Amino acid sequence: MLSRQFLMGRHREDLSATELAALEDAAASVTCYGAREEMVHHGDEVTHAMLLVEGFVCRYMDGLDGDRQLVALHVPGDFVDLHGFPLRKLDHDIASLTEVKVANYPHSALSQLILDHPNLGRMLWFSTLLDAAMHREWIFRLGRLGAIGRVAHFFAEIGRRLQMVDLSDGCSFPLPLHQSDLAEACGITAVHANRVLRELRERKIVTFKGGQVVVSDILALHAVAEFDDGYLYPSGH
Amino acid sequence: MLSRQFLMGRHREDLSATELAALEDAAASVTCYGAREEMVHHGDEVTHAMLLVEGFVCRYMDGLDGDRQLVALHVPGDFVDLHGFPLRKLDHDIASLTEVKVANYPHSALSQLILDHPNLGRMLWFSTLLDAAMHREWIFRLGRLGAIGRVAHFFAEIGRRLQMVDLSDGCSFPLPLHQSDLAEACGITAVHANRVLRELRERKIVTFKGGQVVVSDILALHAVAEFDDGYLYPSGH
DNA sequence: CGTATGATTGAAGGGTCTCAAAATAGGTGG
DNA sequence: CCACCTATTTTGAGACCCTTCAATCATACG
Repeated sequence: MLSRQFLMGRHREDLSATELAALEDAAASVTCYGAREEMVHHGDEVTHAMLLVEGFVCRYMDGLDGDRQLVALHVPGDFVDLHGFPLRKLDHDIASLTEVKVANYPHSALSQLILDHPNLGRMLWFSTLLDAAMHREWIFRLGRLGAIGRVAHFFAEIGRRLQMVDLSDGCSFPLPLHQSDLAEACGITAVHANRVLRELRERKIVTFKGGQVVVSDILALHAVAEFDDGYLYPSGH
Repeated sequence: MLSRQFLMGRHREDLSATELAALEDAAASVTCYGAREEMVHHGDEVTHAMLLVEGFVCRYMDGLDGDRQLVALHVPGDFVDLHGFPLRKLDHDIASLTEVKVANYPHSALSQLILDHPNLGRMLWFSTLLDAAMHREWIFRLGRLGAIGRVAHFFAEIGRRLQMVDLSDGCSFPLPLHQSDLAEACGITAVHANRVLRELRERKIVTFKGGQVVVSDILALHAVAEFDDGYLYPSGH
């Protein structure tokens, strides 16, 4: 059941048993990557979509002086490059953060899937727009929040998303990033990320150590982050 | 020919005459809005998609203390809320900047359109992912660039997009924004936006006055902005 | 046990914000 | 056409947040 977690975050209830089976059948193979491996380079022609089954993956863009900006972080259950199906080429790079297992859905199989099950097609479209909604929230995070708010918001989002696929109990979850990765996601320097983490720790809101996030005061976290999970379209629409 | 400009930026060559006609027929009506009117409120159920025919529209999110962050700016030829078709509800607000004319595509008509013309469905999907690609570039802009780079990048993007729909000759184009709007798009204060504009003017790169942008040195503009138009997927893929 | 990598801390500088005021532009009524 | 009013742009000064550069500390690994 490769698509189990994918469906958990995406209104499984709207699909029929036939559609579920068809989606499952469309996966052609499973591939594994090591940690910190480039999986797709920008400009490459994409021929299949990867559903993340295990591990963490990020998408990023490079600046002129070699600085990176993360534009997305993917958790199990996410399609990592489904947008490459209509787009054909990607405008950014994709890399693994940890060891990773992905299920491959050839674009040809997706085309057929959508022809046979328009409802599924709409759901895949929905899935890519969920990514876009997160993009918008990241824009808000970078544009309106200070460093503390940005880090808090990042933690809040990932925590909530992991909770939707049963990888977080709401107060503690894995997040296999270095402080420098966190910095690249939040548009700050690694040094400052460290100081922000100290403050969040001292204010007894959240700790981040050894790739593990422990939230001690989720209300304070959400307040600092101005976080509301509506944009993740949790079940119940 | 309501969808003329829409098609200019989106690989019209991939569509047949039948498909073009079907798209044109799906528009049920045309609506006009005044300047600075809220068009969609976040959380509202969306029942039709609006194709922008004339004028400028922005999408934005509100922070706690009443500060706004623009997450998208739309020019003629853009679908403003096509993502509302799969999403059903929006996570953000939409407002007009100028007087605006939009063509309405009921979601029911779009559903039928996609069933009858899968190719068109793919193209509409593509269109929403183009917005997502712009979102990513905005994330990069806010995360990696300083104030000058952000403003320059914003000008560069809008200029290029207007050029794709014949509303810019490459060096001069309309941009009916206040400096405070520009600030809200770039994640800076209006005061600082003003200082940035002065510097861009003094460095003889670009001027912005009375809702009109005049680019005097496009190479310098693109250099300051670290701008590359690849993410807009200009024709030729 | 030595080495590499990531985390942590300090000090100084710069970019952006805030608050406040002045100048300019645009629109309206006399 | 001028006078007035409002909205927007422009400028200044000081404070604050974050960056930069550098050094130290901790940790994992061969």
